[in-house]
Amino acid sequence: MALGKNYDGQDCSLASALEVIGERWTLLVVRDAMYGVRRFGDFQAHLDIPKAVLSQRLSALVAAGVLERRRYQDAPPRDEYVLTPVGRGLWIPVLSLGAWGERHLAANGPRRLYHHVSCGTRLDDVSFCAACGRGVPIEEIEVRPGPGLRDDTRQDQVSLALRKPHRLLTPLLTK
Amino acid sequence: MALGKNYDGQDCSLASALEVIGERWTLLVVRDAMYGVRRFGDFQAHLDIPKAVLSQRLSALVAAGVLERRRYQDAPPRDEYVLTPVGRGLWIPVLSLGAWGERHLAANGPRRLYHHVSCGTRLDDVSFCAACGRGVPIEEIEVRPGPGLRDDTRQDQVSLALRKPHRLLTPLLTK
DNA sequence: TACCACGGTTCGGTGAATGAACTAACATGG
DNA sequence: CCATGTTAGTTCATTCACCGAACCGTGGTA
Repeated sequence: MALGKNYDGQDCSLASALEVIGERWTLLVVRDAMYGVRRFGDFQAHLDIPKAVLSQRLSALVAAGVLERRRYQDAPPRDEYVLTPVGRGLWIPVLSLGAWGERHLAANGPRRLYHHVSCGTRLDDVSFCAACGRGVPIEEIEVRPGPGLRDDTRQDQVSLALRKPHRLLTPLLTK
Repeated sequence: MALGKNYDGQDCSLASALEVIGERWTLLVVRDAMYGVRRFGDFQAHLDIPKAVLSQRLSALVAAGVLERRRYQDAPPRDEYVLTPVGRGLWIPVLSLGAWGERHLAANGPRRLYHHVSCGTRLDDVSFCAACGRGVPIEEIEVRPGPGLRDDTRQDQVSLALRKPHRLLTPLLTK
């Protein structure tokens, strides 16, 4: 919890949002889900997060309605975590925050570029497609590696898969 | 620090951004600065944050180049904290995250509305003015109380001042 | 039957957040 | 000249969250 329980007084929607996604690791979990990560082990490998913390975060996000836990095989029983429409609504905050980090904190230019799949145009910081003249929802976007992306770190399967052009939300194949 | 020091491996601009603004309270401090809060005591009264934490957060934001510490009187020596251009660049993330919280977590409709000062038009979730056909920077925006704003909580001077229409970034008068 | 993969939970140690008390510099009122 | 108040912190003991390592349970696979 980002602000303790006794929080009613703040009367601020940003604070309410931070109650849900303001904890350490939480927004990175959401971003990974946007990239197509769905399985416990993949989140863990990519984020290098303690399992206990990941477990708590996934449960909290499910409870908040950001993720949905879904059985995808029965023997052995395995669940995957996928973004709900509420969770997909975090696309603009995630994108714009990443763009801010890129602009002010990155050295070698953007690490990832986002393109509108239907026309190929690169999107701006708020997911606007200049060619189509409209904001593009997360379902219509492809990530591509940018000039700032390094390939000498993070050799796990998830990171490798994410270095190829990839449509957002489509499940990652790590096998 | 949101992710520990040994963080180089993440190779992700969102994670870099969270290193700066991902800690508990930090983004709320930035938002208050956008509303025109500048003085230590005003941040503290409005956020109800332990002084030690506020002190640490302000120093960290100054070190990160998000805030600037500026002497505004000499006897007694008093400093104020104001957003730098880098800090003002966080406007869209702050706005869109608040809008997400409003839409998915608020009960009585929006608590605050943002209007373009030059034409009076209400802005959307990414600070776009439909009348002018362009994104509006934080310098040209006025906050107004919305239907979801409650006036029965938070009776401190800062909260009271923020319940009136107010141009963003202009210093708050709590006296 | 032994071993392995996956998805967790449990546990002890460490560091950060918390609230209360204290400090320091200066102003103001009597 | 002294007492009190204001502002902006710091210090400190307690509580809480994060961390990494070890362990557990279910169900394949050799």
